[in-house]
Amino acid sequence: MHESTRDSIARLLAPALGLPESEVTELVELPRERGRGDYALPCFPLARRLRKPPQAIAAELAESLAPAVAADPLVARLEASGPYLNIHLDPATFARRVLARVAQAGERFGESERGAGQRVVIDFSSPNIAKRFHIGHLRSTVIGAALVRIHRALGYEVIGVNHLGDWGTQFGHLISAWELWGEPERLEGEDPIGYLQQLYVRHNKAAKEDPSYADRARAAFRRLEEGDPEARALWSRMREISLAEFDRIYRLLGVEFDEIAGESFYEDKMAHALALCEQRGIARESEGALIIDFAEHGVEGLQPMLLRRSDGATLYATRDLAAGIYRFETYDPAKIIYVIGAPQRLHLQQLFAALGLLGFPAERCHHVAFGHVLGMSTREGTAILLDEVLGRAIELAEQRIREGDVRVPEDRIEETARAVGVGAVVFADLRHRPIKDIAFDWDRLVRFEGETGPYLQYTHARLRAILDRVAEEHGERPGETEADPGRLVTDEERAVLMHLEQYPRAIERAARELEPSVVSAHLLDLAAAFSTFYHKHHVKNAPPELRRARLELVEAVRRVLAHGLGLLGIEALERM
RNA sequence: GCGCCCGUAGCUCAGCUGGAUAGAGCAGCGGACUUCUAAUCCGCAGGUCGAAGGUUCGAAUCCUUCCGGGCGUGCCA
Repeated sequence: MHESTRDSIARLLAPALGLPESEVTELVELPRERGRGDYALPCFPLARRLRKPPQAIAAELAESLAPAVAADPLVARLEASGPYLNIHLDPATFARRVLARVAQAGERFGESERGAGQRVVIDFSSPNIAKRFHIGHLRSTVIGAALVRIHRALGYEVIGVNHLGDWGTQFGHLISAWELWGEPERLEGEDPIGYLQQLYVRHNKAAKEDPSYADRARAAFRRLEEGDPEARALWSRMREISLAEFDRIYRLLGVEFDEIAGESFYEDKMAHALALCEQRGIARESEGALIIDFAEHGVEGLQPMLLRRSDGATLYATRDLAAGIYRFETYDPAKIIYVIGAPQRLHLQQLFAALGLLGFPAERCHHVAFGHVLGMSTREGTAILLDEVLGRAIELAEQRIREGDVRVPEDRIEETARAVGVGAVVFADLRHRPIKDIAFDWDRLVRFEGETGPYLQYTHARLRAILDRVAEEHGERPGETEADPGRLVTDEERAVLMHLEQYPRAIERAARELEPSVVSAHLLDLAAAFSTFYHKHHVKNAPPELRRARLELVEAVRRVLAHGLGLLGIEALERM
């Protein structure tokens, strides 16, 4: 097993510093600027501990370690540059080690077992029944799905949960609306969800003008909660219709769940939750409703959480609390991750605080908050449907494929266009940190140039093309020749190798920070480094020894790109 | 009012637990396809990192205040 470059460097430096290797590993960094070395050790943090100026530490290290360096195959030379110790690697040894590690890991380079034995529950997507899937839902869906895959890659046992919005007063509105205006035949028509949504909007609007509609809605929801057969049947029907529609979109996005446990799933678990609150004495009556007043229990700065309305009906918060308790009791997870919009931050803080008061390890709960998509509202009917966006992207992708040299066989154009269109939309979301609000922008979502999903897919297709051409002309395939990666010593090759080596760290950081964008950014850097290499150097026409070495490099990049795209939920294409 | 989030190039964003001269993409300008896919690459231009203080050997990064924008704030989800 080859250790990482960082560990090798730490092993070399640690004795001279009198520090444990693990600590030194954390101090070693990548210099911002090339030409200053491959790695660097800033000596500032050591200055106080060693009671010497950082410049002196750097200089002394460079000198005292000279004999060790001379014997070290990987580190070629140390150079003190002011307060920094710059570490220059032997390019050939470095290249051999990196490619050996990738080859050894096979298709799974970047994965590890560091999460083995730990469970993670990820609550994501969670659309509302009877409402169409709009681009606002895309965020939770793709971020959550990526976090599921990233954690699995690190060995965690992940339970991806779709916490469907299939319960609550909104169904009171729907049931009441159906009873007043429902036209059964329209549920068989083209767009049944759209129709249900219209009914909801109409009833909601009516309720704003005339309180009697609001009363009807509340009463209808009460009936639903009490198990009224007609209300139940109607609810069940709406739920099925919606799920069928959502499934279509999930298939297109390649998203799967381990558990579809919507809010209704916790219907019979709310009593347990409320009983637990009572038992612990954290809930009390207030103005006829049941609340948790956090201030009374030593939690400052949080508004009270409402658990039961004065009319006895339960609330979203009640179901979320029941869900949280259920998850802790059922799974004993190391993390529970909620991928939910930033506007719900307060609600989740209340939820986490309540779980903490109940004695659960609330610090394991994390809210991955994303900004909302500006200028959209289901109620106002200004929402842009995910279907429209994906449809448009796929259409444009097909146009683009058919332009110029068509490299995709006719019978694969459709699925390629789908992969490119979806890749563009998915990556547009995953390439940024999610917290910022985003203004909806057609242009940006369906772009194929620059830092986009299709750019990564295109790079992958080019890598594949190189492998194919070399196989055709020379009969050589990666892993099947006597190749010496030690020949990969140009700046461009070294840059690619550096990015390859960093890939496992990117996955770890993405999991630690709950940021799929770390993986996205890394893939963009790798693809850019490779593209630069690609334009400057040749693989197929290089001298045989070099060609075989480069073939291994190409395959390594291809694997990492394919693997990373897989984590993000984007298909790696053979041709485009 | 109070709380939370955001503010980096014309636009969209990176910048890891503070570390060397703040980086990409898009848009603009100029180049590179008889050679492995030009959905690419190379170059130029573009920034008082919202403002002011503070901590530090060192601040886009940490603290305080202010400004601007967004969201939330007891019977919606």
